[in-house]
Amino acid sequence: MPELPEVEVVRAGLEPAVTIALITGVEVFDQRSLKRHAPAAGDFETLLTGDRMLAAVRRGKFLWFPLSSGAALVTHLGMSGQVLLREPGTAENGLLRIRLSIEHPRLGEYWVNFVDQRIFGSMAVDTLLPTPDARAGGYSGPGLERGWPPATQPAGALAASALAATAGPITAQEEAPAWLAAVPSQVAHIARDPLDPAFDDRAFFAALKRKNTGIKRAMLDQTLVSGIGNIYADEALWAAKIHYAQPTASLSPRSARLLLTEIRLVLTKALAEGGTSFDATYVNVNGASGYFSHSLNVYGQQGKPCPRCGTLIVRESFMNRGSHFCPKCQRVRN
DNA sequence: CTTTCGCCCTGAGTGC
DNA sequence: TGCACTCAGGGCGAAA
Repeated sequence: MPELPEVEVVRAGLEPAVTIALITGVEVFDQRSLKRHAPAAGDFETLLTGDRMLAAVRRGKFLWFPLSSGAALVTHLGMSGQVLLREPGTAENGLLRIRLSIEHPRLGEYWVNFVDQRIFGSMAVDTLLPTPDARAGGYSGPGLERGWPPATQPAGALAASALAATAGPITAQEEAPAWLAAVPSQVAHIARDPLDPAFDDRAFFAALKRKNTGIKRAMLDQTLVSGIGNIYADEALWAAKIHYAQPTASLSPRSARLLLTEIRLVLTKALAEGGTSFDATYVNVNGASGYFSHSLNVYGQQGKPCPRCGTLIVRESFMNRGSHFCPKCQRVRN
């Protein structure tokens, strides 16, 4: 279920601990979690062991960790994935699929545990390709040309102390690292997300005009715009008063602009709340914990009154998932 | 080419 | 109490 805000909470939590951390060991407990790792790239464990992670980067729901070898460790949480930072020796449950042992020059030794109940997520070592527009491939934390400032900073003693241990913002005099304007090959087809400063609003609107499909399908199409999942799609559509099946080509410029604004708003709000629910006690970088379920207006609210007009929220089956909407506020227009 | 469908996967929840 | 069944949905390959 993690969407952009939840994945960003994970990224931000991992960033201090993995930046400049040496991978001293790799254990794969379930090969199915390597389904996105191309065997031709080489043995997963061998490729990683002895390598150093340089940063934590995110585009949409994809996470990757550029390596000193020039490759990148790509991580997708799927539906139920978590990346947990643990003290070595900590017991984990049976859903542990992959473990990296890492050694940070300041913070010491840690385990990076990839836990995934349903195995929709994965890890893979992949090559980095330059971005066509030479802009940053994704968001990798605050700093010049590294992306946009996050809504909140992760709290927690480890995170706070680690910030001082990581490299500072890139200054204009410094040369950008090679991994900055690059993206893993398996993420190259994924569009930039709506919070990416390099996201092209006009190109997005133009694509909506060209498409022959419903607006929610388009919102969930990660090659068009990334980071949006079922929950925030429903929330943004409700906020913009648009029906999920409204044909994209029929959206007025005004509606399309409003929708993009509401998408950004709902993601930003979730990001802020996810940041505040950051669990600092054991630096649990937990994709599920960041959800702001108390703030949901329509998702999972079927049978309850619409917060805007009081009409009962309806849930319809759509694309093998649920679509939640207000039948009065959100009607298909022509 | 574009668009849609069906599969992957398993713990939690439900009904009998 | 136990068991069969349904549900959740991100991404991708196949089908239409």
